[in-house]
Amino acid sequence: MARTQGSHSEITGPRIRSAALALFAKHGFAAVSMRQIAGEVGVQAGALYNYIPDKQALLFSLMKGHMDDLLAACEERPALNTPQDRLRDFVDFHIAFHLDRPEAVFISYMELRNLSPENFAQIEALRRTYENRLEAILEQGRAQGVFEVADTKIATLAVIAMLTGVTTWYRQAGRLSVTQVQAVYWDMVRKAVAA
Amino acid sequence: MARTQGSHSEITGPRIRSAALALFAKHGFAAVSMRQIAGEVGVQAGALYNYIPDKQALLFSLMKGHMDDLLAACEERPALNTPQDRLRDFVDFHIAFHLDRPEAVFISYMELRNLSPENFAQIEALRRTYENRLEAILEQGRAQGVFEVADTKIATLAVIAMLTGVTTWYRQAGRLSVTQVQAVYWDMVRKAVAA
DNA sequence: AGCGTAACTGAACGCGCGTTCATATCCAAG
DNA sequence: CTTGGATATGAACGCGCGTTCAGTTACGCT
Repeated sequence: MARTQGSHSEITGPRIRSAALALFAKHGFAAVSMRQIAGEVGVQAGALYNYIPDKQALLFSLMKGHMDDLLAACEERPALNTPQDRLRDFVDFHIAFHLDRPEAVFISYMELRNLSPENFAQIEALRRTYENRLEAILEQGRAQGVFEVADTKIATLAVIAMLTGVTTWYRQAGRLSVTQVQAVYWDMVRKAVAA
Repeated sequence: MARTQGSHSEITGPRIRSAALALFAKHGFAAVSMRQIAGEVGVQAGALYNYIPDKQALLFSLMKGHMDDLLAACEERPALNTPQDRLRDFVDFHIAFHLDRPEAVFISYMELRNLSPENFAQIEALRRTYENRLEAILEQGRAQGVFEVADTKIATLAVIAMLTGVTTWYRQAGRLSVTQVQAVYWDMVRKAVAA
C-alpha cells in the first residue's frame, strides 16, 4: 500500500501539528514518539517527514507559531492612552489569549529546555519582546505617578507569572467565566501596582 | 570487577538522588537515562537498583521529599497573630525556601505529568495542603476586614504563582539579594490583597 | 585469619526510538 | 488515456532505553 484515498497536504500538515501539540502538552516532548503522533493522525511515522525535517523542528515550529500568534494578537489591540487603561487591557488580553490555547501555553513554558540553543534563543527573544510591552506600560504609569512599583522589571515578571498561572487551574466547566476571572485578576493587579 | 574501594550505601544513595535531581531539572525526567545518572555518580546503571525499585519511584521520591521538606519547614515558622504578619511571613518563607532549592522546585512543577496516577494524587494532596495554609491566612484577613479579595481561592493561587515565578529569573549573582526580592514581592502582595 | 554479606560490575534481555528509503498508489494536468 | 509528481507505506537502520542477574570484590565482624 502507499498513498491512501483522499490524502492531501493541506489536511495532513495541520493535523500533524495539532496532534503533536496535544500529545506534547499531555506527556511532554521527550515522552512522545513520532509513531504516537503519526498514529493520532492516521499515517505511518515515515509520512511525517514529508512535512517536517525532524522532531526538534516540529517542537520549534509549534512554539514559534504560538509566540508569533501572541505578539500578532497583541499588536491588534486598540491603542489606549492612560497607563491604567493599557494595563487593564493587557490583563484582559493575556488571560483571554492564554485560556484560549492552554496546550500551546503549556508547551511554550515547559519545553524550552528541549529546544536546541539556537531555537531557544529565538523563542526567548520573542518572550522578551512580549514582556517588554508590559514593562513599557508599567514604566509609563510610574513616570506619570499613577503606578508605584519597587522594581519595574520584577513587577513585570511577577504580573505575568501571576496571570499565566490562571492556566493551571482554570476549567471551562468551572464556576467562573473568563470575564469574571479577568475581573478578579484585574482587581489584584491594579492594586499591586497602585500608587 | 565488582565492589569498588570506599563504596558505601550511605554515600551512594544520596549521591544518586542528588545526581538525579540535577539531571531531571536540567533535561527533564523523560530525557534522562538511568545510565546518565549512574555515570554522574560513578557507578554502573545496575547499581542504582540497590537503592531504588525503578525510575518512576526515584522521581516520586524526589518530589515527595521536596513537598515534605516544604511542609515541615512551613510548620516550623513562628506562630504570628495578625493576618498581615502571617502573610508577610509566608511571602518571606516561600521566596527563601524556593530560591534555596531551585532544582527541586523546577522538578516538582514540571514533572507532575510523569508521575503515575497514584503518585500524582499524593503530590497533589501535599500541594493542596500547602496552598491551604495561605488560603487560611487570606481568609482570616478577609474575615477581619484587613484584606479584600474578590475570590480567596483564586487569590491564593495567584499569589503563589507570582511568588514561585521568582525562581525563573532569580540569579545568585544578580543585582538583588534575597532580602531585597522579598521586600519587592511583599510590597506587591500586600497591596494586591489590601482592603 | 577467615567468613558472610553488602556493594557493585558487566553483560544481556526485549523493545521502542528517530530517521531513511525504495516502492506503491492516487490525483491533476495535458 | 497517459503521465509525472505529490503523498503515503512498511521495512529497515543502528542505537539507547529500563531492568535483571550471575558473578566478583571489599568490608565488618567474630
